Amino acid sequence: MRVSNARDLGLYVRDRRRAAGLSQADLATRATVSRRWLSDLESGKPTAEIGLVFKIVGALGLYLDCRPEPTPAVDLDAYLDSLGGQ
Amino acid sequence: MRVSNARDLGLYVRDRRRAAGLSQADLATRATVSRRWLSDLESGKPTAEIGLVFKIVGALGLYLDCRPEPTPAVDLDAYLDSLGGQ
DNA sequence: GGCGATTGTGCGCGTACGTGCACAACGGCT
DNA sequence: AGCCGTTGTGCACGTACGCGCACAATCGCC
Repeated sequence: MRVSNARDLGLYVRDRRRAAGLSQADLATRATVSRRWLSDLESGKPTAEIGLVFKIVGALGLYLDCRPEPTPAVDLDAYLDSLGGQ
Repeated sequence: MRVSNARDLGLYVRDRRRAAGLSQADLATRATVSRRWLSDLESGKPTAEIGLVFKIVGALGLYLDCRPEPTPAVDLDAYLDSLGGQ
C-alpha cells in the first residue's frame, strides 16, 4: 500500500488495526504510545514523529519500504537540474 | 529498500540524495525544509516529523510503501492475542 | 431501552521540535 | 597554498509536540 502523505498513513494504519481486531487502546499499549497520539495519527496528523510511527507499524506486523518512483521522470529531472544549477 | 527505524531512513535518504548528485542544501530547498533539519534526519533523528519526511521522500523521487511482514507470524500473533485478551 | 466498549477532543504541562545563523572542519580542485 | 563547496553542530527563539485526564458522542449487543 502506497502512502504519500500523513492522511494516507493514518487511514492505512486504522485499516490494518481494525483488520487485526485491535482497539486504539490495544494497539497503543502494544506500541508503547499514547492512545491520544494514535487517534491523532489515524486522523492524518503530519507532525507525528517517525520514531513513534515505526513503533506502530512494527506493532501491526508491517514495515515500510522506500522505493523509487515507477516513473523515473522526477528523479532524472532532479539529477539533470542539479547539474544545470551548478 | 526496507526501513525499519529512523537510522535506516536517514542512511537511505543520504544515499539517494548523493546518488542524485544533490547537496543537503539543494535537497532541503527542493523539499522546502531546513538544511539543519535534513542533516539531523540523515543522522537518524527519530523525532523528525513525518510530514517533512514525506516532503524529502517526494523530492527524491521516492515513495513509501507500507506492507505486511513476509512472515505472517507477528500479525497472526497480534490478532489471536487480541482475541485472547478480550 | 439500557449498557459497555470505542473513539474524538479540549485542557494543561513539560519538553523538544524545526528554523536561521554562524562557525569550524574537511576535502577537492586549480 | 589558497579557495570554495559541503557538512556537522551550538545557540536562541517561538511554537507545538506527546502525554495523561476527563467527558461526550457513537455504536453494537444483550
